[in-house]
Amino acid sequence: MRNPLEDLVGFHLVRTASFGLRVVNEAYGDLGVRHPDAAVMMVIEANPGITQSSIGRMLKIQRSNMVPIIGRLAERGWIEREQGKGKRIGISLSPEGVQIMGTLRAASQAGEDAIASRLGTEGYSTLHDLLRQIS
Amino acid sequence: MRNPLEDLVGFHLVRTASFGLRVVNEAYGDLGVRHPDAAVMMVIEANPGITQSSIGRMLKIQRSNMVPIIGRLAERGWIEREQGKGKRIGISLSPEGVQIMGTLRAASQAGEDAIASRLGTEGYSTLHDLLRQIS
DNA sequence: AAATTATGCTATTGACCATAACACAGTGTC
DNA sequence: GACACTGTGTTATGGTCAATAGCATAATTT
Repeated sequence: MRNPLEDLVGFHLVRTASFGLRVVNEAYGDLGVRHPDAAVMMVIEANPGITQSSIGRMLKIQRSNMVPIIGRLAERGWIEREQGKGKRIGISLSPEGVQIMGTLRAASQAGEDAIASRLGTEGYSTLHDLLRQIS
Repeated sequence: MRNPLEDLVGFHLVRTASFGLRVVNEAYGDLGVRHPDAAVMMVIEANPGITQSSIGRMLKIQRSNMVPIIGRLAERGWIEREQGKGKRIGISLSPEGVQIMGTLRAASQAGEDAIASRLGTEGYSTLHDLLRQIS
């Protein structure tokens, strides 16, 4: 029973990625958040007043795919939208949004820890460097 | 415009994974193959007579999700199914299947090369080691 | 003024993953 | 032999996410 894909970096790449995502998504518990939502929240937190399209560019999410994400976040009352010039709508965290960031950050940290615990601090850091070179 | 996810290994992980997949899927050209199909083909090649469930276990694909994959491959005439004991069905490559493996391997190699070219031989190899430690 | 670009949005499609349930065959164990 | 248990193939269904095409509007550039 040989697995010929063991030799391929690409194989392990999707494997580890989905492993990390599973850990993160589980860490959200019954909050009903998915990882794209959390990523968007983090970007908004770091760039208050950012526009929906800019978030998409940063995260490589299509404009059209941003719509339901932002819609969900607004529905939950985690973000606030303020009309800017023209069609621009500046997005920021609402007070509830600020509050939820603790949970979100903890979840993403759980994913990081799951990886780091299997690699050690040094391995984790080299992995980070290598992956950054690719993306 | 700061991207707070730059610091997260998990972020780069899904990024690089989807980058690699894109390269691979493009390399299939108009063959109409998807990467799970190619992965299944490689496993069958390395383990003739293997069962559909075993492939799923090896690749972490649910039994139920194996059905359409195997169905597609059979429809293309790339695999052959031979009735075994009970409900067991042994799967092997057909002559056409053997022939197509060249293209499939080339595609997966293209993905590997895309990564390796950004990392160098040494970086590629350390990345391989690190990822194997996780999965 | 006209063309171009940016933004937000709708709608649709397709890939992939996940769960539940069913039917059937074998392998035990009592 | 009757029984539970496990493995296999299958159907059905829903959810998440990515990708494409197209539309309307507004700002910017020429």
